[in-house]
Amino acid sequence: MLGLLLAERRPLGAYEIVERFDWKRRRPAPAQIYRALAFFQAAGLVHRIASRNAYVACSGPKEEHGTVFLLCRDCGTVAEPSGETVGLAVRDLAAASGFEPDAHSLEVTGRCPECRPPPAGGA
Amino acid sequence: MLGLLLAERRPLGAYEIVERFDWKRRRPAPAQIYRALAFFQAAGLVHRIASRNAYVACSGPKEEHGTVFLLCRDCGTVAEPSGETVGLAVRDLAAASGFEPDAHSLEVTGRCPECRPPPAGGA
DNA sequence: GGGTATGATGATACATCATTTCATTTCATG
DNA sequence: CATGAAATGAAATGATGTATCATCATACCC
Repeated sequence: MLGLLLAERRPLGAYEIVERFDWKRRRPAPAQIYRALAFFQAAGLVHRIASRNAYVACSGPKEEHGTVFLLCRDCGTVAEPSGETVGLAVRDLAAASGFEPDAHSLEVTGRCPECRPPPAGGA
Repeated sequence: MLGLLLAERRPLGAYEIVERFDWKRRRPAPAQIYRALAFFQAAGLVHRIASRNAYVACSGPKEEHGTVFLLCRDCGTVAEPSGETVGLAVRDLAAASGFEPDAHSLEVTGRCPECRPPPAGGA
């Protein structure tokens, strides 16, 4: 099932995953999918995009407690950039508030490089 | 209805809001609530906490395109700290990826100052 | 002033997303 | 081979969000 997510560069809803299993026979129920998703999430292989109720395969099974997603509003793809800046910023403002951070998720919407350049005549 | 959200220091689900309207008569339907929420969100007075499917009253009607939430896993309260660090970090990594950011939402889970200190004998 | 178009408001039904619950299978163990 | 724990499969239900349509108010035209 992971392959299904890996094959997509955009987040899939749980019920979308169900439909892709339509091998003429053996169509799994939603609960199966959610169980599998929970497993993969625990393993750090899949992340949930809360703002879309959808799921993506993770770049790598990093032990990180923070995720960053770049969601293209145009083509729907999602990118997962690396970098520590966000993690540092989180620690920063948490410390300022006396908050003890546990995990974080940053979702950025906008346009990906593929969709960004207007047809022509940029300036 | 905004008062209902302002009275809470934690996010409320749409159906929770419905229930609080139970003035013995005149209980609004979910759609009403969602309409009102959409209106307040457009006005920047209410934000949606995607990871909880819940809503909070915003600190102020700032024209910002980014939000940061500190969600206490213990008492459920939500804080909305100020600061530009996150916004800068977003611009940073977006630039590095060629991504054109539009808006962002950062949700940090952890423990708030109220819940953080263990009963006694900290060290 | 009355009739009508336009948009707000209210309610119902429905679509979507997620979980609970229980039956069935599988496989290790006595 | 019988038994029981754990995984798997399926259905029903709950939770969340939206679309559709009816009703009502207001503004505008006649």
